Parts: sequence; structure tokens; C-alpha cells
Amino acid sequence: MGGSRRVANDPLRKQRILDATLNVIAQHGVHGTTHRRIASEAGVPLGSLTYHFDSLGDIIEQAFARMAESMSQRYHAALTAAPDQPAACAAVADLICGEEYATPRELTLLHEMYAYANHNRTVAETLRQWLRRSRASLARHFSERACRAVDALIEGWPMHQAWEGEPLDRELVRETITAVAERLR
Amino acid sequence: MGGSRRVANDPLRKQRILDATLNVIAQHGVHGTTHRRIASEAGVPLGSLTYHFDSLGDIIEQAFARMAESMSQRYHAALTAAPDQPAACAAVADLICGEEYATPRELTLLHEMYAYANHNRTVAETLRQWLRRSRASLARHFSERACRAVDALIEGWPMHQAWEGEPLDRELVRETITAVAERLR
DNA sequence: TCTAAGTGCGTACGAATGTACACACTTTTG
DNA sequence: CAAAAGTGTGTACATTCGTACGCACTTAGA
Repeated sequence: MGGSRRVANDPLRKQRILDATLNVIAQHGVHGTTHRRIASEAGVPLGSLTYHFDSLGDIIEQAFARMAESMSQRYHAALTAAPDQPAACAAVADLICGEEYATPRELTLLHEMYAYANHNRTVAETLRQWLRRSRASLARHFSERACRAVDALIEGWPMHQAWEGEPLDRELVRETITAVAERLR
Repeated sequence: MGGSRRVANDPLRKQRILDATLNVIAQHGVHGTTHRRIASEAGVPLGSLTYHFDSLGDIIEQAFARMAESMSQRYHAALTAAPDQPAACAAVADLICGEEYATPRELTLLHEMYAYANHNRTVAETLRQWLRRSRASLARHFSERACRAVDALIEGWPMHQAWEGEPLDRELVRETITAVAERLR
């Protein structure tokens, strides 16, 4: 029952594997994600995956959890920085239009996560927690009813943008959010 | 160069295979969709798939095309039936909240299609066409700017609903759409 | 220094997958 | 009726997959 007798050689390896997994998913989709591709992307031997993780599903679950955590933090930071509601509206518009949050890679990963969550309880729970947290960040500035509408906009707008060639009209986005926030007090 | 010398025994088989494919995707995700599962679901022999389709990717592409066509028609029908803008707002609210369009099965398939389109040019084009058509249906009742916002709502709202337990508040949805339509003239 | 215990990896293997293809069957043509 | 041509299927095969596991290596205690 003693403590660990030896420290790991590469303590960051697990996280590097998870980051590599997200790269593979972004590039090939979950349906094209395999142990071997992940190992190659991470630059670790194949056996390292089965050593650190129980199964491929386990890897994917933890990778998505890592992504959700990362996005949730950015989301939270952007919203708590806003002093008042107009600033919050602008911040949300930035989230939707900005190049940090809604980058093509993140959007692809988001789609993959939504799709995968429909078939995996663990990822579904991760997703629910994330949505709950982002809703809470939003609630600091908007009414509960407005939160629901704004949430939907944050979800849907970058999605459509990804499939239209042209970039988003930030002013239109901001105006829409303002309209919703004022109407649904 | 004569015409076909013989008629097919089962001319609907191709479509039945595609419907079965959608069932398999809805149940197992694209990552769990295989020739054998599709054949089993459709009640046809394995060889029938390679006979009618070039590859598994080909089957999935055509299945998604079939789904897009079906949804696009319902979408169009719901919107052209509306006589004026308030009715159109209500119709959109019905699309978002209704049990015909945003059923869990359809939503799951939608997620899968969005995710898969990021890695497949053919499905990406199918998706773009569909979005273009739904945008056109919307444009009969809303300004171009309002169309973009309403489109985002249609996309994002059922998505979030799927992960919250409670059903959508139809009146809230209608009010939001109305607010957007009036503000973005 | 010696030993026990945990760390990490190369390799192998059964299972499952996508696909090809030889072979029957059915209908039309001559 | 004979044969040609297209329809449809059962099966086999190469490949790839996830996963297990024996074996080397490294470090902490005696």
C-alpha cells in the first residue's frame, strides 16, 4: 500500500496524446481515428496508448473532455471581462465572429463532439456540463430567457458561417444579440 | 448500345438500402456504420451493397443526400404555406419546437452529417445546397439580414434542446424570431 | 550493491472490415 | 429453342484494426 515507487519519465505524455487525438479527429473525423494514427501524430509508440488508456473510446472521451475544458475557460474569460450588458453583447459577437473561438478546427471538433455524444454517455455528460457552465457565464449579463436565445445563436451562427464562403458580418451579429437581449428582459 | 435488356427484380432496393443506412447511422454513428450492419438492417445480402454502390463512402454520401432532400422539402412546405410574416414566425417556431422536424433521430443524423461533411467534399456540397435552399425558403418572408439570424436560430436551438432535458418553450422561440424579424428589417 | 516493483514498449494475434469476383439465375433477342 | 447479356449473391481474401502481453529498463528501498 506504499506510494508510487517511481516517477514517470514523461509526465506530460498523456496530455500530448490527448492533443494529438484532437488533431487526428479534426483531420480525419472520429470515424477515421485509430490508435496508430494517434500514436504517429503524437510521436509515441503504439503500446504507449494501451498503457496509458483503457481503450480507444477512453482516449476519445478524455480528449473531448480536454477540449471542453479549454473552450469553457475561454468562454468564461470573455464574458466575465465584460462590465455591462452592451459590452457582453459585443463579447458574444466576438465569440461568434472571432478567429480564436470559432476557428475552422474548433468548429470541426465541435461537430465531431456533438455527433459522438449521441452515441457515448460519457461524452454526452461532458457536453451537458459544458453547456451548463456556458449558460452560467451568460447568466451574469442576460435574463434566463435571453440566455436560451443567445445560446442558440452562439451555437448556430458559426455553424452556418462555416458552410458559406463569406465571413460573418460582426455588426449584424451584435445587433441581433442586442435585439434579443432587450426584447427578452 | 441498346437499352437495358432486363428489368431489375427489386427496383426499390437501392432506396431501401439508403434508408437502412440512415437508421444505422442514427443508431451507431458514422464511425460505427459498416456494410454488414447496413445489409442486416435492410435485410439484403452483403454482396448487394457492392453491387449497387461503389464503396461504403458512396453509400453514406447518397444516404445523406436523400436525407437532405427529404428535410428540405418539409422545410419548404412549412414556409410556403405561411401567408404573412407573423405566420412565418410561427411556422419557424414550429419547425424548431415541433416533433416532426427536430425529432431526436433527425437531430442525431444532422449532427452526423455536419461532422462528416467536414471530411467529405460530396457531402459538403450536398449540405451547401441544402442550406442555400432553406435560405431561399426563408427569404420569402424575411429580409436578407433577418434570414441569417433566423437561420442560425433554427440551427442552434434544437441542438441545445437536445442536451437539456426539458422541452422547448414555443412561445419564447416565437417571440425571439419575431424580435429578430422586426429589428432586422 | 542487490532486489523488488513499477514503467514503458515492441510485437503478435484474433476479429472485423472493405472489396473483389466467380458463379448462378432470369429475361430478352435472334 | 438457344444463347447472349445483364442481375444478383455467396464467399473468400488481403488489410487494418483494437488489444494483450512478455520482456527490457529504471529507480527506490534494504
